[in-house]
Amino acid sequence: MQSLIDIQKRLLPDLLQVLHKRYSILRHIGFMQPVGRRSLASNLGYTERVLRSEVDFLKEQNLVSINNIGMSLTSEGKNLLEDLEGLIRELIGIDVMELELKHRLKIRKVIIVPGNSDESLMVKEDLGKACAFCMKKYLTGKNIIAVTGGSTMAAVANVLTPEIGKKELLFVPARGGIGEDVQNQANTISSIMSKNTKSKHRVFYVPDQVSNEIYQSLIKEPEIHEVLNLIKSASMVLHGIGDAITMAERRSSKPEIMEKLETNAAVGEAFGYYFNEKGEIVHKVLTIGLQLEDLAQIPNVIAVAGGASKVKAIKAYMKKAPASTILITDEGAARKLLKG
Amino acid sequence: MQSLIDIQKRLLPDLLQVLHKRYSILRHIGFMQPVGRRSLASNLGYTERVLRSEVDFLKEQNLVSINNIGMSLTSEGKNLLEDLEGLIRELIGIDVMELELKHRLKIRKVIIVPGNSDESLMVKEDLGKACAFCMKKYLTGKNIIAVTGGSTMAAVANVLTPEIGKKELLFVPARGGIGEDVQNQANTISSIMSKNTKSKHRVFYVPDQVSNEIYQSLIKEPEIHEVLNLIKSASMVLHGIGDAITMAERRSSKPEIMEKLETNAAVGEAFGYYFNEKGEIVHKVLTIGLQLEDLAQIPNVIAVAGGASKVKAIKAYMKKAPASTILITDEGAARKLLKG
DNA sequence: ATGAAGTGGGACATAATTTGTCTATGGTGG
DNA sequence: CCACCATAGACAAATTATGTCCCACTTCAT
Repeated sequence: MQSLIDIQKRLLPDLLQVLHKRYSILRHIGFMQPVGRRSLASNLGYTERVLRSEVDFLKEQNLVSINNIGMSLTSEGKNLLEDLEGLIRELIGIDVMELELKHRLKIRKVIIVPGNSDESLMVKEDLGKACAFCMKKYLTGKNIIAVTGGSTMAAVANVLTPEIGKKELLFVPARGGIGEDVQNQANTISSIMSKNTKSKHRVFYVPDQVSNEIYQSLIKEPEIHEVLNLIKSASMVLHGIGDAITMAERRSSKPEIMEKLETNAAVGEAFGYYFNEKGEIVHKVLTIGLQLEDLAQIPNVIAVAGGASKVKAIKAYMKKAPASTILITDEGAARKLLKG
Repeated sequence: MQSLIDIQKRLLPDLLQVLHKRYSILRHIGFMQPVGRRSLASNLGYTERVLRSEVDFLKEQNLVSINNIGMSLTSEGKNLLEDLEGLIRELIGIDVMELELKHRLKIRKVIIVPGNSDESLMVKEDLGKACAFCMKKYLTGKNIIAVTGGSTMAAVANVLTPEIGKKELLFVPARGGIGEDVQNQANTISSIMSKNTKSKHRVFYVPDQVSNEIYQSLIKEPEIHEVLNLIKSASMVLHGIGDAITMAERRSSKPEIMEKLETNAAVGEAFGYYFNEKGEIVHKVLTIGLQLEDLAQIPNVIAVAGGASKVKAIKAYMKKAPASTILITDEGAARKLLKG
């Protein structure tokens, strides 16, 4: 298979580019259909005319149909697209990258999705789908799933289906309210997840930063105590990884904290922990819930983070990540990770 | 693997055309090297400039080398060319055509060689090679091989190698001298074949058309009698198929015969038998040797004929051909055969 | 030796294609 | 009904491909 491509590449060096171009057009049409030429063009970053030539070609091939409401895939196009998915993965060499990254990061598994989620929303959705697929694979019997917040986790939540919920699931937020806007909060996300999988969830709302005193009294609240126990006994953790500064800003952290992060050169964030490039913890949001050291006890830890912009963060966090971690990322991030 | 090619056919038909073009250029260079741009261009039917662009590209890719004596394949180019053969076969869908033709013509096997021997001498040589390969496959132990004349059979003779002659072979002309110029006569060809395979052959020269009287006396000649017996006990027959009119002219047949062929709409010729489109025998050159009805007794009958121009002839003859026939033809003929 | 015939490479006007951009026209949904 | 988004058409500008010569050189047969 690879040899076949290699042979062709000698005689048609731009083969892969063209294939990829047409594939991505098909994919976008499939995703956005019915869609107009202009919006598709701007979405793909092609000029209108170029896209038009390609679309004309695809129409010629009976892969897309065009009517006055926009372009859609024909059923042929749909089938072809499905066949293409696997092919493109192989062509890009994703399998190879996955293995290589797994070894370099010294974690359990790496799953890479084609594309770059910085550039396309679709890819973020694909990250979510990959995560859902992965969850399904590792969930057995009863499960408690602890989740964190963030836009990536929100994307995961959106693509979960009742099929995954066939097993008995209970979603809980991994940690007390870690800032952020409501829709990306862990509480919200775990509730969406439970809704989409038709399973249960628990809310866990505690003030962002607590003094030791309050902490002690909170912990004695039976409700909170119970949820805390659930969290610590989770069989799966889903979490995102963020860029340190971006996260701090999103949480509207105080100036002194921002300064601390800057002087300590924090680059990555996960669970409210901030890391520098060496993977050292330079700051930690004080809150109740899952602590970094608890992770080692949890059988399945799935980290989802994509986009070339998150590379530094991913790299930093991965130095401390437990070996049981499964990283789900995208091609854009993976390539950059492998370069460094 | 098949899926890859199918997908490419759908998504990159234009590129595959280019692939094919470049392949044929490589192939021709390999065949004619060292060769100049002009002669290659006229050979391939491209204009000089077009060929030049392609050659520049191939040079860029380090597949051909250019010096003042002409263009040649580099060793890389040579390797690639070999790898390409199989790919191109699949791309053109030759395997499919072979099966389809086999069923339609109701014969034992069809082997198709890429290209059109009307247009390129190379393809005729390839026909020969395919025939040689096929012979090797079906020859076992001692063999008597009866061969006919014609330029196609001459091409076969030229590419036979001693390797095939490892088995014990004896070449004999299938029929008495059936006209034609000396170098394409059955006698000449069987002698070349024996030379190239380092094996034996028998000559068999008898006047073209004999009266019954002479026939009877000839048959009593021990020499001729012996050869006749050899022919009838042959384990393999190699023969060409020709266009009726062309063959008649080449044999400088008498006007009354030409007329007979025309009024009876003869289109094909094999072994000195002329057929109309329905496969009916409309004329027969009277000569000693293998008769059409003897063919059924011979285990391996290999018919070699290529070129779109021979399609009618092939189609006509195949209506009468024994079921044990193996047809070796080229893409040009095969496509046209499948159309009708 | 010499000339014919072959070679690659340079040059250039012209044809063909690709590309960017704008307009016309017509459904669709609020 | 109107604003909006859709496709298709059109067309000039830019780019690329193509056809055609010519030149200098080598080779090879005469």
